[in-house]
Amino acid sequence: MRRSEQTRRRILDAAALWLNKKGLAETSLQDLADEVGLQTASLYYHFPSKDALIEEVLHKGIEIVYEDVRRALDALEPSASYRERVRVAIAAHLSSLLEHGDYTSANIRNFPLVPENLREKNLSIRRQYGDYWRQLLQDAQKAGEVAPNVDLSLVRLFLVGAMNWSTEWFNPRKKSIDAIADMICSMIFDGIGPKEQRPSDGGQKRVTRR
Amino acid sequence: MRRSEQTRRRILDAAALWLNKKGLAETSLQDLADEVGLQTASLYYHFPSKDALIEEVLHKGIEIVYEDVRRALDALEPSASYRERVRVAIAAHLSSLLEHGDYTSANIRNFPLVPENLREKNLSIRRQYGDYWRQLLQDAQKAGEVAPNVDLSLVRLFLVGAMNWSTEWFNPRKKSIDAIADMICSMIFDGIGPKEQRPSDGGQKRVTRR
DNA sequence: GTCTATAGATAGATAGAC
DNA sequence: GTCTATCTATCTATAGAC
Repeated sequence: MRRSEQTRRRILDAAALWLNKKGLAETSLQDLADEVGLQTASLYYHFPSKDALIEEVLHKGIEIVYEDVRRALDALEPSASYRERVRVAIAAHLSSLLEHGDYTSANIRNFPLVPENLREKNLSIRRQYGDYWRQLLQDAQKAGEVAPNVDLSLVRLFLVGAMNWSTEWFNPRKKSIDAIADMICSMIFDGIGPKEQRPSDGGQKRVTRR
Repeated sequence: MRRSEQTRRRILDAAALWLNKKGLAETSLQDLADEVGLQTASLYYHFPSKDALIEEVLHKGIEIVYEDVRRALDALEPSASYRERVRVAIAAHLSSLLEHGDYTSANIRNFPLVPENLREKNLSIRRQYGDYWRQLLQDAQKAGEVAPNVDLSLVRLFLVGAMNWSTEWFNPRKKSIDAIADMICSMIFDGIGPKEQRPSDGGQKRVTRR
């Protein structure tokens, strides 16, 4: 990687950091230049405008979470149940959002109120990622692992929304991401209502069979 | 209400509108003055600073949703099941967020990235509202309507987070808030997994008994 | 209560030297 | 590639007339 490329990357990293911490509103080019150790004018050698810089950060944000989730599912054995697939997808999405750098959370946290011109360029990859989840849930339903009367569209919006909101409350000292993913998966598939359980099933631990 | 009070209120309304639509970042006092039909300097007769104005909008945002939810639950018969209470609370929260003016959604959408000084003043009432949900779920569990091994803290964060994210996808032409609340409630209590159903229970429609 | 006028700070962006 | 210097626009806020 050439030096120029490295500097460019450091600027993007600084932008992701600041977007995630302070938000687009309170992130000036001055802040980014200070973070990288440059003058603001020097940023314009690497990017034509602030918008172009931010656009790239936002794009990488979804790209990264999409790739993380896809990679995690691709690594599963073909025999894996859909419930297990959903659990792994939840864990990968949460991990990408909460543990793997600032790009993903920078996107999720800023997108809702980002100006129109920046939002547009991001919509395409967002739709692709949404379709990926839609397909996963559809396959699960076809396989009989999701009840046939369930509205998958609402489940997807509800589930992804709840995960995206986790940036607001996640505390790594309280619960691990894997533990959270397990519990969310149980909640989504089994519900929180009282069970008329078979005595053989303790209910406490996640069940990976089937 | 005096004329001064009315103008003050119109400024707050304009601020809630703009915060919800454009976000704090892109809301200038010029925008608010234009919306109300004043000069920017005139706003300072009603508020000491922009921060003070925004703070008041943010406070009302949580105050309103809190009151809406509490009022809805208070209106239920004492014999109402906790499942029914949760369903009503979900519907009230969503309705307050998506239908009843801009204050609530202005808060939810801006709070995550709002500057520190504005965030602080909002935390107290937010905690109160969080405690209200915590109590509701605890009571439901004590009454046996939520399985004893369920982590209520995660359920609350997950559920409230998912609802708060609904501002990003809600479309009143596609589904009513009551319908969404019903489905969310079923999803949370019963899960989306396949049921070994008793033949007497169709499963499609919400069940209010118990 | 609302206005005009303006201060003072900071934003994104450009020009040109090195 | 990065710098210094600077332009123009816009922001919050204040002063003082009406």
